[in-house]
Amino acid sequence: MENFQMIPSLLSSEMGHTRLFAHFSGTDDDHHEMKEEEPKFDLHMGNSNNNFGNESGTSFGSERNSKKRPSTKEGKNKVKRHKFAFQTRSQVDVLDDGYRWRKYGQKTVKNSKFPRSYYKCTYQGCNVKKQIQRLCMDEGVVVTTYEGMHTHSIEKANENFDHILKRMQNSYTTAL
DNA sequence: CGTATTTGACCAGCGC
DNA sequence: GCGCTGGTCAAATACG
Repeated sequence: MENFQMIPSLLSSEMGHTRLFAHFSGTDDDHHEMKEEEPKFDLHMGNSNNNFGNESGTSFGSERNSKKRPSTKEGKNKVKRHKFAFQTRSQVDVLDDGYRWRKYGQKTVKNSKFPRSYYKCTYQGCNVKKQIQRLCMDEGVVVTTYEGMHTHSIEKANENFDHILKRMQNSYTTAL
């Protein structure tokens, strides 16, 4: 688990169907370990015209840096990454945000009956990662966690996500 | 045939 | 220090 700290300021950012609930900002030194429960707001406005499935409640979640694997040999730089998580009510696990993702792993997590999937952006030089997991208590909700910023632009724009992504970028820049 | 996914192994961090 | 848990790698496989 990580520490989730939600920033209320983002709670009001809503775009037509999707909403950001909270944004986690963490620094890498991780001093804040206030991890409560993740913001599980569900507001599903029950639309059905989203690109993703049909729902749309999204909530924002966390950000934190993770000390990466020093690899086997160069272990010195603890990369502080920004994580941005949000929950979405959707039937589909992988939301099409306009980027191309390559799945590189899947793990079962202890608290969830559903596995978590790990994706990486396939654009060369772009190390953005994201992980997707479904809430065990509410299998209609998927939690998507983005890590890092894209170094390129979106290939195929997604109306809904474009807004979310912008929000994320703003948070990143303001956080830095 | 090239690229994406699957899946177990591997590794690092943390708690006990 | 050991074992559990989560994150990544990589080989094999699936898919177009």
